[in-house]
Amino acid sequence: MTDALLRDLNPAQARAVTWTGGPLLVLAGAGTGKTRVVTHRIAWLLQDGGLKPWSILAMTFTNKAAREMRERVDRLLGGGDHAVTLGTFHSVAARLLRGFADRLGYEPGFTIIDTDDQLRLLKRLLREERPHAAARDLEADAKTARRLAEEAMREGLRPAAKGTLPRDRDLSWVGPLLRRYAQAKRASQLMDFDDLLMNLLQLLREDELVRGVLTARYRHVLVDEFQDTNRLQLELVRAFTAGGAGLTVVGDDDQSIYGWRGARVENLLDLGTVYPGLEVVPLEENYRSTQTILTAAYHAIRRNPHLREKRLVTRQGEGEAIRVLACETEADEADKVADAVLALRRGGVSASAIAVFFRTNAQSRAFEARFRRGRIPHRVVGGQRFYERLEIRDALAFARLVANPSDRVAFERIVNTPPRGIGEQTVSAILATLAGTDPPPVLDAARAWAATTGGRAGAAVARFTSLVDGLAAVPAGADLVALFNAILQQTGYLARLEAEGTLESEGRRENLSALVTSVAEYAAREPAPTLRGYLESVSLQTDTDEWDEGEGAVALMTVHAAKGLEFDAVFVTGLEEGLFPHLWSEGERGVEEERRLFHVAITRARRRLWFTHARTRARFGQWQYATPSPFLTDIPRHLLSGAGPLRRRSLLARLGEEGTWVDTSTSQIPPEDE
DNA sequence: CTCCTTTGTCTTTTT
DNA sequence: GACAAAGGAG
Repeated sequence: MTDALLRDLNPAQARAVTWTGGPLLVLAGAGTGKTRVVTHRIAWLLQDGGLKPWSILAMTFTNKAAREMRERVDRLLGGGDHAVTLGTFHSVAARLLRGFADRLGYEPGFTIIDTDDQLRLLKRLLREERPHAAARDLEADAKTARRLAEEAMREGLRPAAKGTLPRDRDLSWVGPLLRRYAQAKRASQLMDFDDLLMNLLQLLREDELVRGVLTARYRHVLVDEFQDTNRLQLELVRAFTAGGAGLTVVGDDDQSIYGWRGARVENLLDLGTVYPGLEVVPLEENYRSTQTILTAAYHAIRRNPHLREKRLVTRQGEGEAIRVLACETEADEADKVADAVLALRRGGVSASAIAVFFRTNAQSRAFEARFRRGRIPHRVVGGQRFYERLEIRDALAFARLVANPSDRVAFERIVNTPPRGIGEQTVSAILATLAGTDPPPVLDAARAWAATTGGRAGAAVARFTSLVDGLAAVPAGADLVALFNAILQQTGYLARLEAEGTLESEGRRENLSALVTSVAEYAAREPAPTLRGYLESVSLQTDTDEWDEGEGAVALMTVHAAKGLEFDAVFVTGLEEGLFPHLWSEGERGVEEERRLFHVAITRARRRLWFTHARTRARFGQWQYATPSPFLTDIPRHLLSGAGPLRRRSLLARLGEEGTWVDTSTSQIPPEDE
């Protein structure tokens, strides 16, 4: 058995897979087979370690990574579902919290809200206090409160507790607001992303029963991409392993790119202090890229401080030089990339083996337009997410209200969508009845308000509540597709779009039909499909989840979204000062993270790599001169080819002036097209 | 209450 | 060049 598991592993990998002596950290550089190590280790723990599948807990950052891991474990062990708890931090937390919701004063059917819903709720609470304030001010204050709450939570602190907020007299309003926010969430059966982790941590720390059950159950905990964990996630891992469970952690400090979200590389680098006797196994043989690509990747982050320098080696050979494309404008950049893509495809490279990366989502536009014109099959991964579109959120809000009649955020969103004569005054009056402790579900409150108020507004609200009641009667047969069709029909949403008859409304209708398809897919995929389950899968979707390699399309995505993926041919675009590295990433720590981001981009490539930059770029509606990125000068020139006169001028002029960046001068240039 | 026009504001990366 | 809020007319 063991032999079969170890057959395809190099000595370092095998050592990691079979380690028995306590907590283990696998320092896995890009492309060194870290997923293989994690999956083989799970299989090994089950076969040779004597562990039961249900006693293993494995956490990742994306559903895609989790799914891939599950598939590979299944393949290694044969047979279907192995009952290993495997998922993202958030999905694992949600699953466990559903079981223990009552311990927190929640019901198992609570709804997960995203940052947009958070903001809406905060704004409404502020509006109750300051009915006449400008919407802009409320928005700004809501964002401040959300930011402070996030910052506290990711450090593992309750934001409304004393001492967790800055002691600034101008911010004294934040504490009370966040306390009301927490109350409103509980009354509405809502949890935001941070609540999922925070509430689970609270149970593990303070609830004897839950701690007993969970620490007895989970005997080994595995965490992927550990360099991206924040303090709260580290504390969760500690809580899970406090009862003596084993720990395997995989990560790469050079791929830490989520510092802005509270990720702490120190969690990885200082893990030995938290877990004395920690065994560290570095993986340095790369199975993905050519030596040229790896050398470039090494130089991309060479200027960053390192605890331990690692140089990845490969047996793939030197490979081709990296091509640099100097472009005039964004449109020219898209042209040149499209031409290169077409040449690759003529050479037999499949579209799905090609990816175009950019630093900011806004850059995808030019590529999309050009690829569409050139009939190059492509797919934008991430960006404006499907489930974040207006019409999708509206439809989902109806479903949310059916699943959870306490969900006041969903209620507010659709009570007057499409318009049915329920204005701001009426909504405020209904929500005002929710004040106080232990308020009724918002839908009941609306029903009661309509009954006592009567009149035109009362009748409109009564029509709305019976509409939702009618919808709630649909899922009795558990037919989710029927429910969503009913939502689109009975709410008049679809009819309104049909009446509009514009190009835009046509697009929205297509999106809604895609939503129904996604419901059908969910229902077909899940053994026991539920409305609640569908809503949860939607709210915990991650960016790359939609990316499917079999699709036959060139991938367009941000570098952040590209983490964990690999492609034969990669274009890293927009390598200009102020864009990549991004302007906002000031300060040495910020630039270091940008370098790691560049490093991540480079190491996604298996065989061929392009760097592109434009001489002028429209930003903010204005045309600006752009200087090639200082990152380009960090790459040894002998690795690069295809330098045109432009690159020569711009790059050579900069050689030797390392560290001193030339100011980007702004000037008006007549737009060339569009 | 709704719809339309105008005006101001923004753009890093996201579970 | 994009989107939401403000303001005004029906």
